[in-house]
Amino acid sequence: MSDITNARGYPIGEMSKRTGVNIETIRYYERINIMPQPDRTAGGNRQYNHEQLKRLSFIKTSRELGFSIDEIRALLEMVDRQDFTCGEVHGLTIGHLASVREKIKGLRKLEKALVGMAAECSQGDLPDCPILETLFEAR
Amino acid sequence: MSDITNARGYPIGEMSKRTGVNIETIRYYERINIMPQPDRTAGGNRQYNHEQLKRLSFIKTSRELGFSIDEIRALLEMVDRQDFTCGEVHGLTIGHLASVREKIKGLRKLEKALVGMAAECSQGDLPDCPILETLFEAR
DNA sequence: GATGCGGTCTGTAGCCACTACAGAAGCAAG
DNA sequence: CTTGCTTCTGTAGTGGCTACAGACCGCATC
Repeated sequence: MSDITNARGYPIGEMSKRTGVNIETIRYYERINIMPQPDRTAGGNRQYNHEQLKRLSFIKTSRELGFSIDEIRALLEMVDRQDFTCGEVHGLTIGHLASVREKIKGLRKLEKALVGMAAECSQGDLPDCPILETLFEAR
Repeated sequence: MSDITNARGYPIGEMSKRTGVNIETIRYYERINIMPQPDRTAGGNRQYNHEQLKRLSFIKTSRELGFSIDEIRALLEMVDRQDFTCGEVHGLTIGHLASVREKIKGLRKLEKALVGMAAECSQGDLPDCPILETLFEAR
């Protein structure tokens, strides 16, 4: 009886508050088919259920871990079809981990270069800057 | 006399080869006003001079160091107006360095989380995966 | 002078993952 | 019934390019 309140489901703003995903982004996820089309009220407003809330949380968590939409799509498809193995999921994760490590490596190089450049700079008032000279160096 | 050959300047393909910047990207840089409109041949093809080659190299190097187009625009404006001080340039560089370090920090966190998740996974053939469980965890 | 071929031209659309509107309509409380 | 917040659809913008299509340039060769 009092279940009815819950059975009505969550409007999109509630979903947004609970997951931290922007309302427009939730609709975007629906458009690109990683979120299903939810029920609608008589007036046409979206009504989500608990499973859909969990799915959105999954997407949010995965995005925060840097998985691309396509990677998430792959994960969700496995889940939806129930035909994944733990090994497959592990593989996807390890692949993503490798790309994260690549990015870190690249940024560390940048960091070094920037530190080197900044260290040579007197920070003075004169319009004569070793940083600009480095940037202008011939390649 | 024999200078005339050089005075003709570089066509866009030559600029691309010398700097490693894609032809379409060079035109894009012109459109967004960080590269000037070069001379044209009678037929309408772009002809760049040596100064413009140096400018494009500057942009390329800066992009490789992760500076945003807007940051590069700021650097180039200082250079163009000749009214920069070394301190200003230093400031811009340090600001950029800070954002690079932020990114590295974020990625390290991701790396840790991914390693943790992957370590708990048996990689087995069973459709029961701790990675997915983690991703599905309530927030 | 015709031909061929590669370089270049403009303009437009696509990429990723959102974000930001405009203008209309739904919905709940007083 | 009004008020005021939420939600609706559809479209366009973000950054920093990249990828075409279809036409034209420019130089070498015959």
